[in-house]
Amino acid sequence: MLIATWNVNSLNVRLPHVLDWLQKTKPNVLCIQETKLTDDKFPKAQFEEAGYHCQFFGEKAYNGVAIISDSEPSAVVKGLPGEGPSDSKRFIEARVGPVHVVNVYIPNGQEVGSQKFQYKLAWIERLKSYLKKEHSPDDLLVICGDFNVAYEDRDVYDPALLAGQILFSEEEKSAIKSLMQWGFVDTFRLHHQESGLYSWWDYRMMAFRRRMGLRIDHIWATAPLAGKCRASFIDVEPRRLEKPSDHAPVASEFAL
DNA sequence: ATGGTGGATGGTCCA
Repeated sequence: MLIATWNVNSLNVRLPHVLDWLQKTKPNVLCIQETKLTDDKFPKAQFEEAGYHCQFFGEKAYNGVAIISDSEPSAVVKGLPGEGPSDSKRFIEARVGPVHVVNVYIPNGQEVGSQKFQYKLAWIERLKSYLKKEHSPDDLLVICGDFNVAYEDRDVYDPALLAGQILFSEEEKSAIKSLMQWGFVDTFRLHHQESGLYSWWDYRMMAFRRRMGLRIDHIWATAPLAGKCRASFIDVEPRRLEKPSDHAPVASEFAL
C-alpha cells in the first residue's frame, strides 16, 4: 500500500500535475493540503475518472485538505473536535482498508512569537489531545501532511542560519517531537539517513535551484504500521515543472 | 533588516 502526501498550493492551478502524478505513481492514498477550494468547487469528477474516491474539507482562498484513495474510505472525520465553521480547514481523517489515515495541514506560524505562532503551537497540542482520545499507538495509523516543521539539523539546508527561525525554532521542534512521542515513527528516516533531502523550497531567491530546502512534509506511522514500511521517497520531479507547487510529493510503501 | 515569488483576490493576506 503506497501512501503519499503533497501540499499542492491551489488544486485549481495544480490539478494537471496531480492527475499526471497519480497516473505515473499510482498511490493507493494521496493526502493533499492547500486545496484552496470550497467543497462545491472540488474537482471530484476528475479524480473519479482517474479511478479514485475523494473526501475533502476546504474553504475559499486558504488551507483545505483532501484524502484521495483507490478504495472506498470509511470513518471520515472533518476538522478537529471543537472547531466551528469559521475555523481554518486543516484536518481530515479517513480509514482506507486497514489503515487510519490522518491528513493535516499544520499552521505555518508566520513568525516566531507572533499570534499565528502561538496558534500553531496550540493547534499541535489539540491534535495530540485528539489522538490520545480517539486512537491508540497500537492502531494501524498514519499521520501525514505539511507539518510546517523541520525537526532535525539534517532536515534543513543551513541549520545555523535557520536556528530560531519559523519552521525550525526550538519551540516548534519541541512541539512536534512531543506529538511524535505519542507513538510515531518517521517512515522516511527508516530508509534515508542523509542530509540534503527536502520536500519544500521557497519560491523566492531561486531556493530550489540553490538547493535551499527544508523537509517539512512528513509521513509518520504508529509502530505496528512502521514495521511494515518497505520504502519511502520524495519525488522532486514535479518541483521542476512549469508553475510547480513549492512542495514535492512524499510517499511511503507499506506491506499490506 | 529587507526582500525575493506565487496564489487568491480584487485591499492585501498568506506562505
